Amino acid sequence: MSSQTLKKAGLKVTLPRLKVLEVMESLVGNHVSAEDVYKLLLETKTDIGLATIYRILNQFEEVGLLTRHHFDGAVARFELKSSSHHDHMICTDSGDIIEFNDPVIEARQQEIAREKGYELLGHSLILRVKPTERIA
Amino acid sequence: MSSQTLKKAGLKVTLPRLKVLEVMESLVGNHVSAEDVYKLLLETKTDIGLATIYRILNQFEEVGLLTRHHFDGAVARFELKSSSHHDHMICTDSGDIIEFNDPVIEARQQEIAREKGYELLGHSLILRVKPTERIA
DNA sequence: GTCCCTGCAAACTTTTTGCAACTCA
DNA sequence: TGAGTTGCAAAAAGTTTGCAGGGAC
Repeated sequence: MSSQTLKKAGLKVTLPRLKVLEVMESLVGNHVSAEDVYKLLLETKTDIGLATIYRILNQFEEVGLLTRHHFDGAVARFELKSSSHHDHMICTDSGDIIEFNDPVIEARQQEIAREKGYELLGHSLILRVKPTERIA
Repeated sequence: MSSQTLKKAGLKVTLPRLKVLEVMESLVGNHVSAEDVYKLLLETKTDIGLATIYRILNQFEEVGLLTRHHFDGAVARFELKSSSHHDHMICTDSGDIIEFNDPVIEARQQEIAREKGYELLGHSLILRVKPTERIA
């Protein structure tokens, strides 16, 4: 039940928050913008103000329910925080986003930070790719 | 001479472009926003419109003269493209940006893309770090 | 009943664009 | 001269905020 998730996160259970959480749960593996969430909810005849969606997404991020990405730089995209960490690969042809996780890279990042006298708090890794040419 | 750089890049040599290029050259290793460039030029009594700076920075990026970064997601920051590729580490305490290059990570990225059937076009890697606690 | 939440509209920030005037080659 | 460039102001795009009314507990 989504309302349990909200309570555990210390957020009052309200209809808008429940609806936004439901949409995000139904989109695991996707990366949506505030506008996307707004439109998806409208399709369900749930008219929640865009400003409210922004507020809710920010709150969800604050309590660690979801992750914010800046794949391009313009719009922010959100994704429900899953148990397993991963990075992203974006296909410049199709716009597809492929998730991956590489222990070697994760380990090196820790070492690099340590070598420079820092502690690693987090990171953002995005690969821009295109499908391999399959000879004509 | 900066005008040679512009000509080689196929850009007409104009005063605004020369001035922007000079500022960027004097800031190698820094990462500045369009607004930063605008203000730096004003300090030199060179009043170039902010819109023009945006246009020039975009053109410079198109011809490969500089790289655009989205460290936070809000403002875009630019850096003259140096001969050596590197990634960035941002200190959340001081805002300092440390550059680094790691062959192991670079190699793994290539492999990951290949494994998934893609060709690596580019990447963006940003580590968020804080200084290691030195016991009180 | 109280405090937090939501909706709306307006404000804000960063970046782009239309158009007339200007400049480089 | 004439195509490309600049400046200004207005427009876009994405996000935040103030405030009055509404909802959760």
